[in-house]
Amino acid sequence: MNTLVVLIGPTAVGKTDTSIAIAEHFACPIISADSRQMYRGMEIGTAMPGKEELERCRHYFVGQLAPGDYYSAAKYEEDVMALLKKEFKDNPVMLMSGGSMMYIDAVCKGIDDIPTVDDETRGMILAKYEKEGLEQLASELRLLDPEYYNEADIKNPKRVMHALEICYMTGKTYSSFRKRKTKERPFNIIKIGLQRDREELYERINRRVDIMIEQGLVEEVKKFEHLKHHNSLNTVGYKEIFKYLDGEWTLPFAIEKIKQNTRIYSRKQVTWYRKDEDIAWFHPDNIEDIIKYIEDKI
RNA sequence: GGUGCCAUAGCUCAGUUGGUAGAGCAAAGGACUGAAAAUCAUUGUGUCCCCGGUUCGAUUCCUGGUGGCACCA
Repeated sequence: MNTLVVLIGPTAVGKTDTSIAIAEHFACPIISADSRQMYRGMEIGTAMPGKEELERCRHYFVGQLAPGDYYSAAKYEEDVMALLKKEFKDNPVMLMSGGSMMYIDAVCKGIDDIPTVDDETRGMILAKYEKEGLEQLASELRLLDPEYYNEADIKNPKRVMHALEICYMTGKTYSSFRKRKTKERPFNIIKIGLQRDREELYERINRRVDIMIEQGLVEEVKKFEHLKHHNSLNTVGYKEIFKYLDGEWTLPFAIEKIKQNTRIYSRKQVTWYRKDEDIAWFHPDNIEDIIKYIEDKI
């Protein structure tokens, strides 16, 4: 049976280097699972694999979207599943690597078949939220979909808005689509987690941010200033520099905030991973152990 | 040197008409099904600067000290 190796770990742990070592060993391409490296031009701020790395291994889902393009975990699931079907014919082992937890779960476990919200509905609900406020939307959700209302994170505008979007657009309840059933995949999945001591990871994060600045992060962010309202630019490393460019923050302060927000992000990733018992954990330095582990499991 | 103001959580500060304290941020844990590097929610954290006085009781009032800031010399 074909095998999908999934390489995960918090930001800055060393996934890129490890993924290339694994991909070269198995002579397979890399499927990036990073919701921000998908966007063109965000090389420095997202620590996108460099030119040399991209030449060493074929990468999918890196730098292919424009900042305003719509994308989602569900789309990612669809795209990756189609890609795997094709690639498995030549490569019995494939590698997926990245830090976007929900994208990875969408591929490994599947995501429910919920209709994609059209722009009109989306705009309508957003306007409603801005005009009437969250509480109003929440009480409307209680009427339209009491089942979801009872378990939903009612204080989270994104959750409430999305549920309402589905109710409005389909005329059915959001919960009627939300089955949360794990899909069976026609391939084996081996999950490898990379970890380091927190202190070590934080040092790497701080250092990496300093390097980004040296490489010209500020210049890179300037190119996107007119697009900063797009979600793709609501990203650690960009949102802080925007505040500097606006004159709201000094550059040193913005740099500190990037480091801090990156540390927070790494912790959120770790929180997500903790509940996934399928992950085998390694230190990135132990690449031989990782490859041996994979080969034993294939 | 003089005068005034200030000293409380890791940081910025609020507060207690005297009964040993609380916000924001940070931190740590958590949630997560079509925007996820997003978004949301939970929880602590104290010699209340030091010595003494008044008081049943002082972080709070008073004397003195130390440090900081401002103004005047």
